[in-house]
Amino acid sequence: MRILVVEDEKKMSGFLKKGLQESGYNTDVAESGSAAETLASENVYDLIVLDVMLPDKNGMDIARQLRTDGFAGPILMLTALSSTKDKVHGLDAGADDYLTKPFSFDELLARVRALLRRKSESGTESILRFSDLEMNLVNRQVTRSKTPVILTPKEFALLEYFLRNANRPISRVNIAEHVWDIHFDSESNVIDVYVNMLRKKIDQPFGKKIIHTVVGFGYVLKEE
Amino acid sequence: MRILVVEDEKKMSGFLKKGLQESGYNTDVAESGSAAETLASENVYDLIVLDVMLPDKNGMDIARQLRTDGFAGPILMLTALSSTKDKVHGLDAGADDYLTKPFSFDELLARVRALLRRKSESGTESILRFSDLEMNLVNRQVTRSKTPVILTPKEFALLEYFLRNANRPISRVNIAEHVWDIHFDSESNVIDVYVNMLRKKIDQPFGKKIIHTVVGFGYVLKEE
DNA sequence: AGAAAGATGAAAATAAGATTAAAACTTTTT
DNA sequence: AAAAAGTTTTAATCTTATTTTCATCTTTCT
Repeated sequence: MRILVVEDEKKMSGFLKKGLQESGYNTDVAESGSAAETLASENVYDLIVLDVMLPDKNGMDIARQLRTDGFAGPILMLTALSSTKDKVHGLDAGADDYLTKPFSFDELLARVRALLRRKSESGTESILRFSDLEMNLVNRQVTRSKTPVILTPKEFALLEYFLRNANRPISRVNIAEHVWDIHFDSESNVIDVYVNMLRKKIDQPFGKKIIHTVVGFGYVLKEE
Repeated sequence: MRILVVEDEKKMSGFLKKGLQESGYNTDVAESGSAAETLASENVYDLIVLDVMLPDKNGMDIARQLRTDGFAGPILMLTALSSTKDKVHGLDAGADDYLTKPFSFDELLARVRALLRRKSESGTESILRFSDLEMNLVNRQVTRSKTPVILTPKEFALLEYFLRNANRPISRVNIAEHVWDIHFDSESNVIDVYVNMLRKKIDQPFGKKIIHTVVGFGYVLKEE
């Protein structure tokens, strides 16, 4: 999952970036409206967090611009005071939700999750499940048949991608793009190495394999 | 049993009044510090629930005033964020226990019961426990396997947050928000430093580690 | 059987966290 | 009001964990 944060205050953007990354979102920051437009044209974002107060343009205009540029995903707007006018205008301009400053990070995360969920309509809440495997996105806990499994950040991100695409074969290129964020041929076998590590942690100790190889293509998460 | 709720926000006071009455407590509401003093001089309350954020006076002063006016019963203070300063000052000012907003009504009720019980039998207090670690919120004493541990206010607040989230990994951003009350990126490693100090005080001397690192995320309080 | 694709183990590179000491604040004491 | 003591924060350095690369072994497919 890739998120663009449009925010000029360094402290705030850094905070959001750090927090969103802790929660497993690949996060970019744009410090101005124009920078946001450039980034959005170069990358595919799943969600945009947009501050209405920006130096060059105002947030409403940016939201509108992003929409006409073809960004169809959810926009979460950060408004300064809880001015109803702002909210209404923001929603008119194409925002999907808004949050009033100051807010707690938990609040923001809840909104982000809700918006992403609404779009994809897939994952329940903050817990992904497959067979006897559970992944709690909020506190990063993973269990297989109730037994906790300790994963590193990359392993976690990879498994999350598997879970979001359960029963659907996923290609190496796809994994490279979504989990590693590399958009070119890398000549590397990191993915294979990581799949191997995941298998050691979530398959081998439990007997039942759920990560299967699709030769010539990639992998699938499925039963048997 | 008669309870006085001192709270200016109508929604909150209404909620508390309704809930406490459902639990069998005769409840009055004062919307300001002065109203509280008047009511307290006219009636005998068994307990006072006091919000620190009030329009006319601050909660600490009211608590002090109530005490000098002769109110000897328990005072349960509601603090906005878990600012340690507030807690300490509140307890100094004569409060018997505090609760951090937002809280669940059950939590409040539990505290109310505990405070009223304590008065009658002078027994139970609010204590957080994990493994052989005990934290007494009221007199701010911490022990590990019966051995007292001296903590500074920040250390105490951090450990309290750990205890309230035992067995659940907590992220750095979460700790920053709930313990330091900072909602922006600080580029600082205070949290790491404090975790280190806590470890030196509550883990190292006792051999058994309970504060564990979750790389790329934060920390967990758990056994092993 | 031979070639291509994938699995595995271990070393090298990099990133994240732990630790220390000193500076900057706060609070308490004189 | 100044000094002292204690607490919190910063910053530099050391340690450990994670990520990536690379060489080798195993499986799959023709």
